[in-house]
Amino acid sequence: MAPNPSPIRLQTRAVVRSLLAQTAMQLFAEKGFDETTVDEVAAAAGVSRRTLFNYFRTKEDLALSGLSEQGEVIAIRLADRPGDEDVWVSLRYAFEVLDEIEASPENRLEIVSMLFDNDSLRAGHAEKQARWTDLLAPLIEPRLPASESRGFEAKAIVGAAITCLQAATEEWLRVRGSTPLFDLYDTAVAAIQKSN
Amino acid sequence: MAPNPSPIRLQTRAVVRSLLAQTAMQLFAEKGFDETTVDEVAAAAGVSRRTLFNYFRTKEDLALSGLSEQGEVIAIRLADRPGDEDVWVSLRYAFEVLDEIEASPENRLEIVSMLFDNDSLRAGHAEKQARWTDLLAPLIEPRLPASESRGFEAKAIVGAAITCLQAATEEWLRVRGSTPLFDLYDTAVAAIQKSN
DNA sequence: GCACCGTCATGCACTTAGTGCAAGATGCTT
DNA sequence: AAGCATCTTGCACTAAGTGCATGACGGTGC
Repeated sequence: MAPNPSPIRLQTRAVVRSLLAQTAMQLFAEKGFDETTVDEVAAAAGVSRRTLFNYFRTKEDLALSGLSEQGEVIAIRLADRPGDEDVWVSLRYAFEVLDEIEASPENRLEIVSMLFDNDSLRAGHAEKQARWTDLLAPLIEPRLPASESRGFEAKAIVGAAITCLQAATEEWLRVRGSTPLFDLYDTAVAAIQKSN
Repeated sequence: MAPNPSPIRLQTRAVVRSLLAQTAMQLFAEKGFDETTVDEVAAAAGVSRRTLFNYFRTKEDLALSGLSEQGEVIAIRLADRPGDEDVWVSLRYAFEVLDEIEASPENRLEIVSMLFDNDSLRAGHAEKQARWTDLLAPLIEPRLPASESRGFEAKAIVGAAITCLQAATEEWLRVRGSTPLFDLYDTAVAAIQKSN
């Protein structure tokens, strides 16, 4: 099949992919996701429609590909945390990389708005973030006390943390960014851990 | 617009809708979601394709409409719980209605499998369940200690509980139902609340 | 019975997302 | 220069979803 996809090929491919996604996001931000056709994106990027689908499986992917990469960056950060640190603390530090990655603060609100405006986009967004679980859970599993269900518990914890991040993002959007995202995140985490 | 959608009209409409969804699920279970076209569903149900889209916005909705209803049932159950009960306990009881609602145990595995097989279906499933938050959070909000962010905290808690349910479902699917769903749910909730 | 009314079902034409295929361009390797 | 794999593109096709206009159905008032 692909024993040697060649080192340089992969790199150019990644660059092109990134450029295409950028062009797409530009248009999506200008006209909205639903109002922008794939043909328009292809034209704006100067490639054929067919080629575009060679780089992205779906139109949705054009808007959400960044999330997968973010997941990988978070995983790298998480792996750097000391092994004896509380997992919730580690996760919070790892997530905070989002504050550094994401585009300028003004654009951020705009982008998040777009992601929440469209049904399937919002669903895809949630799904992609949920898939971060698969990347992060293996990293915190070894930190949990031994148990037959440790792997599953790790997934639950990571899933809950991501949910807090999502809830925080939703609230952050609601208040139009007037409260820092990670303040909201902390509130959410505190709420679910309160023994009540 | 619709000052009087008429009482009887709404009821027949709901019945037809339910019948259509049933027919669709039948086919989806037989041939798989992707391999079944909307035209086939329409034909099997004895209506035109156009009519089908009159009852369901998308093909996805045909498979996921049940989830919205489940959310409403859960909300009703939750409203019945005593007001001074621990919110996590209340939520668990409310969720347990799923064990009563859902189809025969054999079919359940099959249906859940189908929902997790397809990307957009899995995403839609997660989204619909996440929307349960909007129904359930207002019910538990008054039980939380007063605070400016109580509404948001309620959403975080409900969101986390739903995430535990989703994680449990995923694990339940992985082990092919060999462990009861709510045993897994309890493990997940315990994991995220452990102070570590 | 008959004309009037809103609602619903349907057919038709159309746009858009996404796929399979085959031909041609590109660029590296020997 | 020839050979090779990969990338791009056009073309034809399937399927989801929408807008519109027409006609069927069912009840109301006369």
